[in-house]
Amino acid sequence: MKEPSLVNKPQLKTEEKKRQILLVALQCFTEHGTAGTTIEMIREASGMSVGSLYHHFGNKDKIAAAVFIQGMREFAELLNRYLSESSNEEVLSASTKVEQGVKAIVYANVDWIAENPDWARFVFHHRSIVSKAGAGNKLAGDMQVFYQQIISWFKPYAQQGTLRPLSIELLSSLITGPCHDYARHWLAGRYQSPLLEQREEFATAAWNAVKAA
Amino acid sequence: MKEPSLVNKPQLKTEEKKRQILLVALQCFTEHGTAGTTIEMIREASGMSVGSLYHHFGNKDKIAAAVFIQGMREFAELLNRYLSESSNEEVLSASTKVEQGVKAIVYANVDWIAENPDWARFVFHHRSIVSKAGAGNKLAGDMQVFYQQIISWFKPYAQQGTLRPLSIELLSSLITGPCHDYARHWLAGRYQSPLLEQREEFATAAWNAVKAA
DNA sequence: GATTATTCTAGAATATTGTTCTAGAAATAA
DNA sequence: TTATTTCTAGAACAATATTCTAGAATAATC
Repeated sequence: MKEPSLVNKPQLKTEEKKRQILLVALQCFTEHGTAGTTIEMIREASGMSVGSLYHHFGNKDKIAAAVFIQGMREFAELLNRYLSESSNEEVLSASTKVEQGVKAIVYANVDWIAENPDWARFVFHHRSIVSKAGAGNKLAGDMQVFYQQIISWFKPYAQQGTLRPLSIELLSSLITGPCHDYARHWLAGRYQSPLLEQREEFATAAWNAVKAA
Repeated sequence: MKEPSLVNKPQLKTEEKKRQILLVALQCFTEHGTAGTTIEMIREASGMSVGSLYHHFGNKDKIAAAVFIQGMREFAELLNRYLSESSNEEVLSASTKVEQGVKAIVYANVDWIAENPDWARFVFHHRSIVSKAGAGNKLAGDMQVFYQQIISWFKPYAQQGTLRPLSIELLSSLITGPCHDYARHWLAGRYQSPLLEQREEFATAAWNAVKAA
């Protein structure tokens, strides 16, 4: 086997094709459930051959893991955007800044879920498939970076007493917990009204839950 | 086929055996994941035959669905106990009563999850398997009753202004969201410290989130 | 208590689905 | 061009889920 060329130029066509396959796979998973979709379904819907699918992904679990990772990446991108926008305005007080940061997290979640229900549903239900598929390390790395960004965003504020002195884990659950819980029901079709209706409610609830008294 | 006798006397031995099978199945699911456990594993671990398993449950999905339902039943029992205990003391003001009710819900959740992590993990991740398995109707009925109980517990207080005027869905997510979110991470082994450490934190957070200002 | 109907158990037979393998086509690098 | 690697294809194979048939155990009926 030859060393990969230093100028890392992956076959773009191929990468694009893989992205397409992941989209198709997501559709299948959404429609038939993860256990319910067969390789044959993905093969047919994507127009690929079994050999190609296994060449690119390894096995069924790894297809699912790749779908998960792709979904997380897209969400992480949006979240980062929202977070950096929220801290753009220089004139604000520290307290107002954290408030906007906390709310940005909620907004990013609500907006992304409302815009990408299929991705969201999948991501909610398959966090564990990644470790099962063995792709854990790669993701762990990515997510580590991702979480680290958020943590470092908050750290200064937490230290200066604008936030209640709670562990980052607890803060995280207080901020996103209600909105995720509601979203799970909404995604399962149990609620009728649009998710976005509750955007502000979740944002203010999050802020009230974590702001210093 | 003969009509089932009016004196509904199911074979108790059989029911007990089925319960045992569900326990064994839960262990398998916990250890190897739902997709990863085979009928053969359940057969071997339970000492039954394939034929018996299919006779009692129908197929693999329905085994999983039965495990889910069993888990929910046990939790519902605990929740009811906590809720009725919380409203026992006659001397309290309406406001204190709701507060205790809200907190009872959180306590029931935290305690049950901490005591039954395997059941909890399974229940969290398999709400959808029930509808896929077609056992939806039976459960839907049970759960409907279950939710109705909680709703009727709260209704009077919601009306008299002790709680913020929010939809029952929103109230529910504000109360249990943070604790469920945290528990998911905890159950996945991502957090070290005992879940029970956060019991009060989640209870007061829940109450603060829903109490009238 | 004998007979009849029903439910339960067992495991072989079958069907479905996941995964591997081999050979060749397409793309890329030398 | 030639060599090397990556990709595609689908048949072969393996693992697993499900069905089926026959008989054992249990319960109902007389």
